[in-house]
Amino acid sequence: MTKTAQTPKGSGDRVSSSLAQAIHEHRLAPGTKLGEDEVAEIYNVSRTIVRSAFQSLAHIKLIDIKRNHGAYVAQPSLREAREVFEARELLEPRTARSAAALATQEDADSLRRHIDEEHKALNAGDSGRALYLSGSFHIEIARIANQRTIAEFVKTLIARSSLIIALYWRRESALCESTAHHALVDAIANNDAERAEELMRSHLVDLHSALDLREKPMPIRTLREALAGE
Amino acid sequence: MTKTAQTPKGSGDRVSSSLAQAIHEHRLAPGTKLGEDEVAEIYNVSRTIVRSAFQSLAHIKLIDIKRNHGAYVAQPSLREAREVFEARELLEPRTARSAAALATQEDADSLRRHIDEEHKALNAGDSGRALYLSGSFHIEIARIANQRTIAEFVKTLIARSSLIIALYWRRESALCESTAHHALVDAIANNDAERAEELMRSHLVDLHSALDLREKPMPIRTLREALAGE
DNA sequence: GCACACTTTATTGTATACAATTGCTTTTAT
DNA sequence: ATAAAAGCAATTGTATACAATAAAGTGTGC
Repeated sequence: MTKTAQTPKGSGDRVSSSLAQAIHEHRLAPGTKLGEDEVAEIYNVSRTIVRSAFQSLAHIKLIDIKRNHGAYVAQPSLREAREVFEARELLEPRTARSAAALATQEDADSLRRHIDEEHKALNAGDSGRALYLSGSFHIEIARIANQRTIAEFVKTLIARSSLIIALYWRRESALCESTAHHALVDAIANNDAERAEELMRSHLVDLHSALDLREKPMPIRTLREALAGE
Repeated sequence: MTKTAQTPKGSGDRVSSSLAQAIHEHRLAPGTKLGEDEVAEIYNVSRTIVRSAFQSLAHIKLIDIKRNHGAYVAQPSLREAREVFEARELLEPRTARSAAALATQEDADSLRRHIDEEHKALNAGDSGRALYLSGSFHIEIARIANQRTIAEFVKTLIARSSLIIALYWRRESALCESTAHHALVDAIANNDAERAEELMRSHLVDLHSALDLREKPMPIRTLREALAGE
């Protein structure tokens, strides 16, 4: 009755999450074409499953399905990038506040474990995985806030953020400075809602400003795309 | 190039939107089982299409797909209902503010047309359609706000609101009082962002309080369900 | 008569086969 | 030689066939 296994575990979920994680960790670059047969062969499933997975990924905007043309890892536009971060700045501070108000010792420990993992990945030179874990840190906060609906939104926003970072990150700026995450955990552990909210807000603003959302209107991949227009 | 036809128009979208509208208009009650063959026959398509449509509807929580059991029109729990309205109260006032800041004459006209349609449906006794239009009024505001990402969230929240209203509406309270919508349009037409935000907030609070979110933990449909537990 | 086990049936999950659309290559005519 | 058009190859969209799972109905034993 009190089982946490709320997951029905669909079958195509395996390929779906695997692809999602690959995108998250920047192993699949924006614009990469995902052929159905190709993916089907890799995972040893039929195209039926792959299509189902693609549909899920398309819904959270991780890939673009162009009818009769195929699925491509999404390339969020500048506008989309701005919108995603504006949405995050609207939702997540509130989420952090609720999380701080509700957090138990166990929750705080869970967050600290996340940060540790992040450190380890970073020290191991696996910046892709570090980025992924950095995202799941935010998702964990939303989970603690006990607002599943908003948490779901945050989840998709963070997934898209990963693509945005892949496209628009200014490499000169430090992105994964975990000081912000540390401070956030402390505030949450102390049930300091006000401070958690403010820390999250400033953290997101920092993240937002570490992106270059001015120029580079479209990362061109092929000549064809350059001439076809968006 | 400047085409607004952003819609790829998938094929199963027809059945998906048709089902969505039926749920929206309360022609399909929460808990109703949707058999794949049954739906496939109705729309003269294969189960492949139906499954694809079901997946879309499940993603926006309009239906629940229980593995190996089938698809059912969702029955939002009390908790879910609260969460949905809390999310709306977080997102929509901000959306209304942006909409008011950006609205053109054309936008205002569009909103007024929506209200007119709503009135007509109500006078024609088609309360289901009136409810549907009432929802699309909110979506239209999100569209005007020019925040597609948030608009998408609002869209799903409103779809779920329709189910919530079906389950928890206190019939004694007036729901579709369009005075609120009228005032909102006026504020938006006058580009009064502050007022639009506040009107939206109070409108949502009114809506929220027109629901009975205290008792009635589970609307029982069959004896079996009553005994099986959630 | 009741309970338990087995069989049967209906429904969903997955794979494959077929149809349609797209982009590319080749051919042909100017 | 170039450009247009027709055919070709490849990929996606859809339908159908098969497999697996779960529910329900049936029969037997106590």
